[in-house]
Amino acid sequence: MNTQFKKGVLELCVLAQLSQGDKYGYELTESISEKMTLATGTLYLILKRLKDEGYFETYLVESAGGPARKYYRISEKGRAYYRQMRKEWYEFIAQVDALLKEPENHD
Amino acid sequence: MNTQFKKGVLELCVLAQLSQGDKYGYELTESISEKMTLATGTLYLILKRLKDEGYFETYLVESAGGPARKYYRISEKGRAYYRQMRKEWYEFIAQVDALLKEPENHD
DNA sequence: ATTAACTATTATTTAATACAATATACTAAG
DNA sequence: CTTAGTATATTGTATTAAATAATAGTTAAT
Repeated sequence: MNTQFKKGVLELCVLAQLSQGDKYGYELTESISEKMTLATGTLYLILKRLKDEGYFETYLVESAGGPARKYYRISEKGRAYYRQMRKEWYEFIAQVDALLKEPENHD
Repeated sequence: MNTQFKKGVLELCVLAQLSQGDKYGYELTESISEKMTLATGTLYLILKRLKDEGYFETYLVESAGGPARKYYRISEKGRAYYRQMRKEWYEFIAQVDALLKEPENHD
């Protein structure tokens, strides 16, 4: 799949997933991987960045079959950022649509 | 606007515009700028790259009020690439939608 | 012991856009 | 004539996010 399309959008997807409830990094990688190809280490940098900016808090929970899971919980600031970013996303794809669907653009 | 969202998509927009008829670089910048913010020099590198890959041919036409305009004409290869890329784009945004709209994701 | 599955982290590379400067041609204003 | 402004193309550098790939720790199974 087109790697470039994901720029900025993975961040949006992470925010969306965490707005639905706390998740740990590996779990996020798995759930987003169901919808698009995703390299294993990719999400951790996004998570770190968003946490550093105050959009998430984290806590550790012991795991039965591996190292402790680091859960991410979205903050109010994170929710506001998510709403804003989601709005921008939908506006953006509408504009792209307008460019792709201009007249004479048969097929 | 979110710069990252444009990654890969500007290329798609250029292909879409040229699939509707020949245009010169400045003209493309103007028409795409109507839908999204776009720095002045940005498109030229995209145009050069796509031309180098055989998706466009170019020709010069004298201009009344400035340097000669370099027109870009899409090739058959370019049209095929455009169809493929447009397909990937719509599949991609559908997958993103699926992630944003999963249950419990109220607002 | 070894392997495999689960989980986290991080250094390096790659690719596309933003930014900003340069250059050219022409027109209009002073 | 000179200067400013608009139209047009080109290119070097900076920024940023994802891919790649390597490292490492924990537990269970062979």
